[in-house]
Amino acid sequence: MRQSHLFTRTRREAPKDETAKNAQLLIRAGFIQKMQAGVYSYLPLGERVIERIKTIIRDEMNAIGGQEVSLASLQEKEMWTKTGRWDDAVVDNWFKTKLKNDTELGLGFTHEEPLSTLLKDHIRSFRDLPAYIYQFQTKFRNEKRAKSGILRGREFLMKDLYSFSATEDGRAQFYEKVKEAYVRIFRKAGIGDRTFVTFASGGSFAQFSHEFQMLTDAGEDIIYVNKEKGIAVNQEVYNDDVLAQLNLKKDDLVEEKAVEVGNIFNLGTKFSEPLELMFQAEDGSMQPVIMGSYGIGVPRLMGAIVEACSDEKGIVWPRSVAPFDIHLIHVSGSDETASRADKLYRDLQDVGFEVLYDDRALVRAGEKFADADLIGLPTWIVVSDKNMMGDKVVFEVKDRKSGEVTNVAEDEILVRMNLLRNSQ
RNA sequence: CGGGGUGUGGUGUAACGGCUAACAUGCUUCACUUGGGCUGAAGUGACUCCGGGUUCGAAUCCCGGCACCCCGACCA
Repeated sequence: MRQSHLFTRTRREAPKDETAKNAQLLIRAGFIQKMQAGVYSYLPLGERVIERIKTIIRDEMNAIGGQEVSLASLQEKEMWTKTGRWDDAVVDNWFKTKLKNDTELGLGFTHEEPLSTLLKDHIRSFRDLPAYIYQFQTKFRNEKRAKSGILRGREFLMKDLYSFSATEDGRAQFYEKVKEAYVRIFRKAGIGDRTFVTFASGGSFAQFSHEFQMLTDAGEDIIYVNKEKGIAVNQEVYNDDVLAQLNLKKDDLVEEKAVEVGNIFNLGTKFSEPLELMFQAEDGSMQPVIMGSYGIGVPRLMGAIVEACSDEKGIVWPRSVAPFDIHLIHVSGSDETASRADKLYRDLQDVGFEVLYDDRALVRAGEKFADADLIGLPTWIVVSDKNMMGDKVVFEVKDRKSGEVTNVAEDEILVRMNLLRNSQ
């Protein structure tokens, strides 16, 4: 994309009503825009990051047998009454509204009820199970206090996966597969080294659930981490009994602040029973489906990545989620240089790179570099008169993270970029 | 939801109850410059969140509302 066509602008300063680092940087760089407290719109750069995160997640979900769907946001009261979750005393963060004829509706904050209800039309026998169904869908939660930029919003995109199994054993096996998939997702998203599988309270069907907690001061959870074993315990279940059970010693644990970027949960028959999602077993008996739920807040993950990956100049995107692969920066000068940059822009795209091309004619080099630092693409290629000496044409390749610069001859640039891509 | 704080051009800030609400940045135009947010000049842009009140006089004080931020509680 030509940067001259990008409608968003960068800012020197963040609006004063944003104190969270993730929102400050994302707003300054033009990725997102705040509409209200806890409500953000995604601009072209931000939407690209969201899409890249979705791709990482989608690949992993499909690899473990997930089937993607998209359920409605508007929710009928009836099925939620069956599970007891319509009541404001039970679930206090509903956004509720009404039809013109006064029929009550809610905006979905999760989708166990509608998906279970939907599946009643499709699940008859143990032969129809298991089913692993997921979606990327906007959730609405009337949080009493939205905070921390996009880490905790009132409207946000969530990947929610639900598993439907015939046996507890089958459910448990899938649970482990999701756990492994989540580890891969967070590793691919660039925060694997600081994200820990964390034991948390499990609800009515399990002693524990598992959270994926990324260490950051911006988080709102306290966890106790054993870095050697790569696991942690949430403060909510941190006690001597649990530590003994998990074979963990207090002395090996470090208290840390963290943000929950993913969560997996055993639901048992908590929803299938009241909603009567039943199947006929091999022995002819009717049994409730055994369920699990597995969530990742996509914007929260994006915000967490920014919290973890930035410096004083701006964002430093992991290659896997950056909105573009390469920031091609043309420092204005001769016409010849301009046409070299244009050609490189086309060539890079021809071999499959996503390129943000800073072709702005009236912007000085310093401002372009400052913007590029802020936007945070992992690799820059700088094209300028400085490096056009006769027939010896070189481009500067700069690594945003290390600041390291290497000069690459024109005829080697595509090879070099491919090497970079494949080393990922 | 309890507690605390803040609302001033697009953005960030300033202004004792008293001059035409100031400065920076942004944006427009001209000149100059062209590798780290140049330089100079001229412009543009604000019912000081909304509604009441006190006062000769309110951005400033008081009351009510709304919005936003922070701490706590909550997080199915």
